[in-house]
Amino acid sequence: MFARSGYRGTSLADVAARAGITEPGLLHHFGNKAGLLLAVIERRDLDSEAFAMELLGMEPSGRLRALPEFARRNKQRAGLAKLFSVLVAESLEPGSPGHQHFVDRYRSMRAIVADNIRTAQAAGVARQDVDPMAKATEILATLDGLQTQWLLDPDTVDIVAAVESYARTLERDLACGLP
Amino acid sequence: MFARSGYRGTSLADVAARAGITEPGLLHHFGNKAGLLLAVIERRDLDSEAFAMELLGMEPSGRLRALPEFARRNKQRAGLAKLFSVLVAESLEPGSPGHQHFVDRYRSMRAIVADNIRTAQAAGVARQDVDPMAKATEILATLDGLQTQWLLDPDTVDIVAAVESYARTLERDLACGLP
DNA sequence: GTCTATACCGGGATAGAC
DNA sequence: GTCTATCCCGGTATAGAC
Repeated sequence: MFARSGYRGTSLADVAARAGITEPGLLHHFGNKAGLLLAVIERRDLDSEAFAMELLGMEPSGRLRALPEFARRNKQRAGLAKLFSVLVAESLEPGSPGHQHFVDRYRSMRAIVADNIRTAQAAGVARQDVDPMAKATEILATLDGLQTQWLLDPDTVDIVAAVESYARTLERDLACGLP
Repeated sequence: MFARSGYRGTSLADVAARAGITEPGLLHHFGNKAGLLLAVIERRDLDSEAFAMELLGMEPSGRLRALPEFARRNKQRAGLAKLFSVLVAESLEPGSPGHQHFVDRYRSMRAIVADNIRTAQAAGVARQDVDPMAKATEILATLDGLQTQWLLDPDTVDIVAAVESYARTLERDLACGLP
């Protein structure tokens, strides 16, 4: 419900009704509305961390090929994907309930992706002249942006095809151009 | 104010106070709150259309180099940039006040960028084996995503440097690899 | 075109019984 | 742990005077 209507657009009464309890019953568990939001964010993060772990367990060479699989999975969970996009936008303003959380999260995601790139460079399978942090920022940006366009207009944007296409772009972009 | 707090998070009273009039005075001009939103969106679009016109007036070869200039301009108008990000996220759900507007807008932006790529291909200055529409989707996605990361954490993400870096990526990506 | 006054609803949250 | 009842605020919008 946060994904569909945003944090502000969702009322405790709606959530309580859908959960089959009353409003005070809901507040008994989460204290207040912000507490509910944080609980929802934590649950979503569990999901994405599970994927990160899975990814780090793979061989570095296979990680790029895992991107479309990531997209396919997200497509099945459009609600969670939308939740993330909506909450990030609602958290852009400093001081909003989830702001610091998403700031930290992006810093950490950039660091993880940058590390992956450094590893690939050290192994000699990625060009030396790319700045790992800049490329990490760019990769996350593209994946986020593709997701937004897909969520906005799913009939026009095929998210799996788009991510597959971008994975090929990345392969050309990062690969050592040995003649 | 819509940029900072979103559509739902902004009250007519706040806007009226800031405008130096009363709430009914405000409604007299825009009918209702949704009318105010549409007026704001139209104003923002005027700005971005002015840029699009400027861009189309340039030689195709210079358009890629104009990207950082676009970023520099957006940096000076962080409010407008944030407005766009926030409103798009608030419009992801079909049926929301601005949904159709942003669906149409993205379709049109993708078409314009794809046309640019086709022109470059016809002129022989871009690789033939890139799908113009897929690449257009990817380019818009990256620019949007970079903007989001910058808005969320402006001290960590340098939007101008990031877009400059991406423009170089694009140049390598699109350029004909003549040996 | 702007105001005052007001209607009316829905929001989050609390008190206290069971 | 869940309920009923209630509080109080802030929201959009309208009526009607000036």
